[in-house]
Amino acid sequence: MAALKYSRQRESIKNYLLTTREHPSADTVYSHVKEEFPNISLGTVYRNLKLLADLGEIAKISSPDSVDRFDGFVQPHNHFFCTCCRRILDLDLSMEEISRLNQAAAETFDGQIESSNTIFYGKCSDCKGTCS
Amino acid sequence: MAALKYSRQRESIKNYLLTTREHPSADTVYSHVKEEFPNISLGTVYRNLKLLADLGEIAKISSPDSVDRFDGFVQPHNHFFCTCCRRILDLDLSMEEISRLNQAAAETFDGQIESSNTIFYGKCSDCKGTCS
DNA sequence: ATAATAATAGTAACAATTACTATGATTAGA
DNA sequence: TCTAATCATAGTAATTGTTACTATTATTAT
Repeated sequence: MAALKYSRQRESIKNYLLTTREHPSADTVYSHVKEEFPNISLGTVYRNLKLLADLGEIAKISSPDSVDRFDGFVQPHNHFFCTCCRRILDLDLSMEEISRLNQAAAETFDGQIESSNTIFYGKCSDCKGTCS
Repeated sequence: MAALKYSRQRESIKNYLLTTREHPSADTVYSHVKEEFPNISLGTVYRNLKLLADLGEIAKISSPDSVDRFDGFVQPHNHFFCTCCRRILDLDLSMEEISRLNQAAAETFDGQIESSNTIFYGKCSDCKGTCS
């Protein structure tokens, strides 16, 4: 129940996530917000990321690198993981594609499907030539 | 290069993964294999899971719980994550659905898409009624 | 059998995350 | 605007999942 109380640190964390199209880890968020709040604590970053994610104001995405990443863009969309530079990029499928997929899944599955998330793998445009 | 040498522990780990349709974490693998090898080391489990995954004999899947899970079934297939009991279940889409999806993604994306993996969320058949 | 070397158990180290606590900031009410 | 209540913070310690290290053991080629 605990009433939410304003904090500049939380504001700054949320603002950073809303203005970047990267998908930073907690540690990356930490080092950016540190520029504005030089002695912010890493614990504060984690606590607020969890809080904001629970409120649905940001999204937590699990990457193949098994370090949680965060996304300020909460509209349903998908991600691309570059196996070369290991960045996560946005990739937007149409709503039709997504619901079509869920439909197809529902037909072969016994439970109740509420949503889905697809991660695509490959080389991003920057890495196409480079990398093995 | 290091030539691979047989070990009963590795055999047992692989065998367990091939005969279960669960998607166990390293720790779960550990406690099962421990029944056959009471003083197997957790490090041995991690080392062999990594080795087998690198060899492509098992698959590593990242779950929303951010603990790596392992899968002895390596044919391309997808997973369902039950938000109630937090189990991971298999869910098979047809090859057509999968390549259709990759196709659609390729059209809106600049890089080079090699594969994709979809995770579906919802309540499994056991949890449909229960759980909020 | 023996020698070479990979794999193991056990333990220590590490990295990501969470918990704890005294202090500081925000907010509602007099 | 002061005050009291309480939430949030910084700093640190603790936890958890995972990897690295090392002396010993198991496997394998000769």
